[in-house]
Amino acid sequence: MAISYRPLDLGELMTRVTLRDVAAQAEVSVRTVSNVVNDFPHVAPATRRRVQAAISELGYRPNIAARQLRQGQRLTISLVLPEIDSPYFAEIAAHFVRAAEQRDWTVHIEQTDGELARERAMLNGTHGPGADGIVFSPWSLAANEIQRGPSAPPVVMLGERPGTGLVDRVAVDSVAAARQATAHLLAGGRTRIAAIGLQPHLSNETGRLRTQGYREALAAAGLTPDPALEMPVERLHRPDGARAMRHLLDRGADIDGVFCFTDQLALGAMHTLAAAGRSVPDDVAVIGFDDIEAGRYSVPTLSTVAPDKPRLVELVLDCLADRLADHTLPARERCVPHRLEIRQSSHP
Amino acid sequence: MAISYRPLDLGELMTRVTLRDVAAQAEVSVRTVSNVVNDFPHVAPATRRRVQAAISELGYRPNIAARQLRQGQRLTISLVLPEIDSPYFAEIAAHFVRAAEQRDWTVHIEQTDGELARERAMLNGTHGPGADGIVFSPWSLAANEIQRGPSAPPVVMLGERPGTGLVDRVAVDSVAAARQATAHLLAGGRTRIAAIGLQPHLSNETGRLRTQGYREALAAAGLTPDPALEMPVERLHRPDGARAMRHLLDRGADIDGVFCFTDQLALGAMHTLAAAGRSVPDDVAVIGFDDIEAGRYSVPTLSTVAPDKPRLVELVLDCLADRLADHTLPARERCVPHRLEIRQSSHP
DNA sequence: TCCAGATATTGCAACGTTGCAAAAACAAAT
DNA sequence: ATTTGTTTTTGCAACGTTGCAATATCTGGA
Repeated sequence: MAISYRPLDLGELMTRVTLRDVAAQAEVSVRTVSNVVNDFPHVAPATRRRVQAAISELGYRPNIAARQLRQGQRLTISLVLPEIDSPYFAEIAAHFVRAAEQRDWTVHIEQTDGELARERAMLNGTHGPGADGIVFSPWSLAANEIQRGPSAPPVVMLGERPGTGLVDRVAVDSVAAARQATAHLLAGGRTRIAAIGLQPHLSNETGRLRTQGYREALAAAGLTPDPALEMPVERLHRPDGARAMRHLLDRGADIDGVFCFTDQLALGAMHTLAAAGRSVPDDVAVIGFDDIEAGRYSVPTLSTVAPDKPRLVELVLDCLADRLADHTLPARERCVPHRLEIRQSSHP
Repeated sequence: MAISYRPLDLGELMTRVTLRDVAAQAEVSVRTVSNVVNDFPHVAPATRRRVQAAISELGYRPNIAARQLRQGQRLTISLVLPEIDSPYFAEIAAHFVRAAEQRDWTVHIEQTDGELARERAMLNGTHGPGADGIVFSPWSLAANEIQRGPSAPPVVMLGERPGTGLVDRVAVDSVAAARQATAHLLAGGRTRIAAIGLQPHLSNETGRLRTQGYREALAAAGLTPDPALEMPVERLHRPDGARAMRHLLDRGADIDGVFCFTDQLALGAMHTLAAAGRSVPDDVAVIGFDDIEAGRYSVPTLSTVAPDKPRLVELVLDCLADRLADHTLPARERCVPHRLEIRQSSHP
């Protein structure tokens, strides 16, 4: 549903009152008004008062673009995420904003809701305010769609998107991490281990890579992966995890462990297990992925694969800084370290 | 700890390659390069190729400030939050970005970590990229500190900050909401009800108002508020709620209900209760505030006061739009509707 | 009164881009 | 060869601001 707003005519609204107008009103030069606005010391008190009065009366606000143009560009980075309110992305965004502030960069956050059209628009910087660099966490965008005009801003991809070789990329090693998580459940004596989180409808690689790691671990333990225990989901939120687990239980699947591809899925799955009277970890061991804060305070606390988020963000910003400094660099792929965080939900 | 980064000299980095440089390299006019960059249709294929080659070779990127200056300002709003990764703020930010996109406004997100100095800097727009408007969720800033220069951008305050009358403000009615939440626990037969979440060290009013509502409800039921059951906290996160509840239990407080000033505190408190073997809601009923998504999937699910977040964001943006259109408007205070969301944790 | 030395104010130019409208080059038709 | 119409390219000006350097005004001391 398109909502129409009272049109805010920027041409009239932002541009109308300029230093020139204020100067005319206060009967001083443009330069003097600028001096007042910028708290330049050598302005006579009476003049300053007169100018301030004119500013208030006319409602003058400095034009940011003009100021920036004059003073020299300030570096602006767009952080493009599927959704900010997903805890994992919220935590990434928090680290990102903090790290960017350290470097005196401005961050501008966009949300795509995972929609293909909006992701495509963001990638070329055609939509939005324009940025000097883009950090992009794609969802629907396929690898082969990445093609960019010659004057498009540099992009760093966040997350799994293998084999492109066209843009810089920073991600955890999902296959290895999934293998370790599954191996951990196996080490605890679990043998009927489900996997929740494949998204077959998306071109996103994450689900496929984690499934691969999961299968490798089973195979390494001499078990044959059972396709009936690999549960696809629509999105990666709690409701999807809850639903997937409900399907498993309704179907009478005989499981004693679950590897969920995100903590949110895991928390949803645990919710269903609790409602069904299954004990975690006694009846079913659960492990997730992302190490979101909620997992540290759930009942029981959630075991998880914990990527080093501050490091991830630093790698991304370094990557972008390098590329801004030298646009001829070849595309690089960098790997973020992770570790298993074993808590109650998978306690052996 | 101050980290020093390889200096990214913007003067050299962003400003150096301009249309003029590309034009010289490609042996065409500046205007033709601009035509290529903007996909203007009437450019001969050979010329276009030549210009694109020059762009790639020199690494040209358009100067955003200059473009904006020429084309007319695009409205930019700073959203200043204590922390983005707190679920409540993350959800607010998500609604905010979505609503701003609808209006074709650009959003900058800033994080203060609740630090007084940074809040003060943001308020006057002295730090940061400069914005046409600021939406501000203060934490440490006292009401009497709000004083602004004549050309500072308009501000809308988010959350409790009563009696200032200097800037626009949008908030829920905390006193009424707290009263209703407490009354709900009372209606379930609870009589020894604790309150967790007062922050006596902050000038933030929220805690005081919710405490007031809590006490009013007790008084209305003929009960005398017991100061020993009002637990102060440092921050509003899960660990703080967990700690406060542990203090209560260690002290042997005989409680059968808790009103937590945020859902995060409530989830922490429920964690402690579970660890202590107290059943929620049978032994202790719990109700929170904010309606974060985690509360809908906790075990047990969390009752809460649910502010209408989409409405909150719309009110804020409307407020800002009105003020941008007419700077002489008096400061307004607007109230966001809320409702009780009763789930398992307080089931009667 | 006049001159130095400070303080206060100003005009000009430029930041990099694009709208406008004119000019140049080209192709097709007479 | 000339006209007509179309495609391609260009020069000029302006967006609103501030750095620079110059000028105007004021203050107090000789």
